Amino acid sequence: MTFTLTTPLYYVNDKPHLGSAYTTLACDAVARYQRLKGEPVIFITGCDEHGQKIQRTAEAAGLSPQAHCDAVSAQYRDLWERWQISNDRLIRTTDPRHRRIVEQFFARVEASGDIVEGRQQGWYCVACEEFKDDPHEAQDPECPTHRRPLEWRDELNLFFRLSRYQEAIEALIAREGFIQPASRRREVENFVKQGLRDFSISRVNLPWGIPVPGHGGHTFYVWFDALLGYLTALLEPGEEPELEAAIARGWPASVHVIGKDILRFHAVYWPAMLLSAGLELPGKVFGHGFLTREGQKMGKSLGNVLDPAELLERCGRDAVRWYLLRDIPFGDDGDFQQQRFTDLVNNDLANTIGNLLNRTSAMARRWFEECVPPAGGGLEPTHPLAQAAATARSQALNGLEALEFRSAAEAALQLAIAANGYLNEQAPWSRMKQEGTRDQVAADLYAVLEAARHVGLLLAPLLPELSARMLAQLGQTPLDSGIGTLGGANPDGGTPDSRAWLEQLAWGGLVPGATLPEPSPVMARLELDAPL
RNA sequence: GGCUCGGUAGCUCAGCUGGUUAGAGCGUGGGAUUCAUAACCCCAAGGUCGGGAGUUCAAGUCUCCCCCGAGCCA
Repeated sequence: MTFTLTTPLYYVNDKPHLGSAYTTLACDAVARYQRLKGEPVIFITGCDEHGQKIQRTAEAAGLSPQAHCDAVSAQYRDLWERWQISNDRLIRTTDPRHRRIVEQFFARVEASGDIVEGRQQGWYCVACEEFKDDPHEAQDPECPTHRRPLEWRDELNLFFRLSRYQEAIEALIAREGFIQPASRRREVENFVKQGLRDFSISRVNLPWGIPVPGHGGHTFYVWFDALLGYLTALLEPGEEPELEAAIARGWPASVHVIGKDILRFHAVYWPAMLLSAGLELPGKVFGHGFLTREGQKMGKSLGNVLDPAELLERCGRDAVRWYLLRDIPFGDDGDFQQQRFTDLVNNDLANTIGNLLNRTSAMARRWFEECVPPAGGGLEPTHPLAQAAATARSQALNGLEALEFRSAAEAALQLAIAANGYLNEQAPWSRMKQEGTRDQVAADLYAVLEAARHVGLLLAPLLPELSARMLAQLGQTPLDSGIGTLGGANPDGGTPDSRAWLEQLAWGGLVPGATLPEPSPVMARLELDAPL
């Protein structure tokens, strides 16, 4: 079965921020992991491009909404390319095909009797694009989050009859593992327990949106538009926009990865909509935490926004991926600290992992004719490093399976630490000064090189580039965890290389006598001359 | 106002159903070493486990109250 995973469709009101990059990065690691396992993957990301806020932003900039969306979504596309994100799709809700899918989906929901007209009046925040039901502020109320004046609205809208799905949703969120991390489940449970209320799915007088068929003057409101992008995205490029066809490509999604702020919409509203349309439900919804910076919320007013493009430019992909995936428990809030960032990257990647490979390769080349030394006892499955590698493998796989990147990263790192420790214990450089120790030295170096190979393999989903450099340095063929062809899916999933990943994670894969390329540091230390 | 999740060494965090001297990494200090990217390896210092009360033979771990932070719903 196809492993479909999604990032949210990012709202193109403004240029991409670090939070979006964080989500996308995490999904990228999952997608690569699944491909390496040999699963067919559809990794979906995209842009949500409708709504009043976008219309107004565009107007303020003197652009047409479409021109504005084109410009901002191009920034997203560009950013993901530069981060080497392996997304198979980048769906835009302004894609003409999306409109057709929305119409078909809506027809199904309407046929289920789940669309009703209702009147909605109250104070409305354009920035939130939401009604604020705050009764005790009658005079010139402000939006509490945006501190902007609210507008009085009194409209006839279409509503989705969410209330009919009370029991189904209760059953769904009670399902073990549907909402992750589990710590956020209670919040949703309480929300549902209060009784689900119908929610409005359309707006009037909002030209920048998809018109609701048969209801002149109405356009779809965000959730009945953006969420459906996950379905549209399943279509092959150029394929006719038929809902059935899209579904057949890879629905249901295995996991929606989102920020914790939109958990409710993905865990409650979206499943109910799917049920109404007669579609299957996603396997899980993972709401990750937010990033702060040096203990403070990132925001324009504080002027402390970390631009993902600049971060990448100055620090490189491996460094940023490592820090975000290795140090921040996925699901919890995290704090970006520059000192810690450079400390971790330099310690873990340059000193521990990079230097391990460098020192070992140098010794092997010097004393064994630039080749992988004869394995001898280094091949034994009981070898301490063979056992450490087996432990690391299972911890890394478990971690990746559960989206616990921290644990997966830690596993690889621990193996490198074990290998460094082993080298120091055995001290082959001392042995080489004695007689009759050559076989022992060969076996020790073989085992350490083999451990380094495992580190490289385990790092493949997390740090594809460092992984490739490590494997190349060991004379191995690098893995391909990315997409086969740009924008297109592999008909049968993984590549020949990737199919072998799990098999390669067996002790003894390194061939004695194979030539070792001249070593050069696989990971440079990060020296930031100025604050980020 | 109701609810959820946190508050454990300078920093980031582990501590499962309560049970020996509360752990890891980073940072700091010291030692050892020279194969290596001044890297690696070893050792040490440092914590009244947010505060208070209670349950218990025994609480970081359970109960109640309070304080602080993040968030959800009103």
